[in-house]
Amino acid sequence: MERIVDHFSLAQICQSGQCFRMNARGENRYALIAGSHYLEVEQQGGKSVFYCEEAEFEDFWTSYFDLETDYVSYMEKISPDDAYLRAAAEFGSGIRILRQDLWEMIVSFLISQQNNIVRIRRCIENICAGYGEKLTNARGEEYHGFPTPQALAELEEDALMACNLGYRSKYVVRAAGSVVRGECDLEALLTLSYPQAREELLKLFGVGGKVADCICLFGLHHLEAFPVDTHIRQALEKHYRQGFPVERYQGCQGVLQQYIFYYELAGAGGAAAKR
DNA sequence: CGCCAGGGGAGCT
DNA sequence: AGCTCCCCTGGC
Repeated sequence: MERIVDHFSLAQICQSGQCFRMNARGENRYALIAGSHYLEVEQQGGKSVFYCEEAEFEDFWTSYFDLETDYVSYMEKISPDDAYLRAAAEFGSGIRILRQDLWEMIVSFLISQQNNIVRIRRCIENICAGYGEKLTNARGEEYHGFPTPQALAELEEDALMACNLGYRSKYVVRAAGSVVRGECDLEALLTLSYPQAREELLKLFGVGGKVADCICLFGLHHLEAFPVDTHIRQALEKHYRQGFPVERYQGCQGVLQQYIFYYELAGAGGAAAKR
């Protein structure tokens, strides 16, 4: 079963740093794991071809990739005078804010601090391979689900150093313990507003403002979260000396953050252009 | 070998 | 709010 999707680029989504369980499978083809789901997508020009069953597409991937949201309407909110933001949005027009699993996002962004995307991806693959459930895709190949809080909570705090997490190992193990003991209630977090959820997440050891915002944006789909990291900070200093017009973009700042982040990393004026 | 950066955070004042 | 110190790897 194949499904064609427009205005969508898995490569851009991957490089925008919101999703780490993805890798290339040949030219323009990518494999992605979400929860216990496995998907292959092929980029064909402006179109993406999804290889999955109809039911799985309707019941899972449509929501996961936020396919029913019209991202053009976000782009149209951008000020005509803001050439930088328009260029960034145009450059990253295949990006969507995924609806990823909350626990996966907590762990992923604990690992992300003082880390780069390539190594974050490797770290996550390591813990999945070591502690995630073994699964089999349609090709008969083995892959791994994401480790449960229970599986990680029983480890020694430095056990994940073997997975290349470094000092972040204890953050992940302690967070898993908080979830298992019920101090961090994942189900309850899903029902909270952005400010409430952010406040709760900040209670986790190793979670600061930036990581909490990433979790809110990618794990709870709070589009008003606007994570500010070193790249975003530099972009804001360069292009928004009077401050980013948050009031104009109320409710969709997170989408714009992704356009800016991807543009800075992969686009003109970004790291790729500086090399 | 040292230095530094990679999507920070905790613990101070 | 700002400052200092801390943590681990990989690249140069």
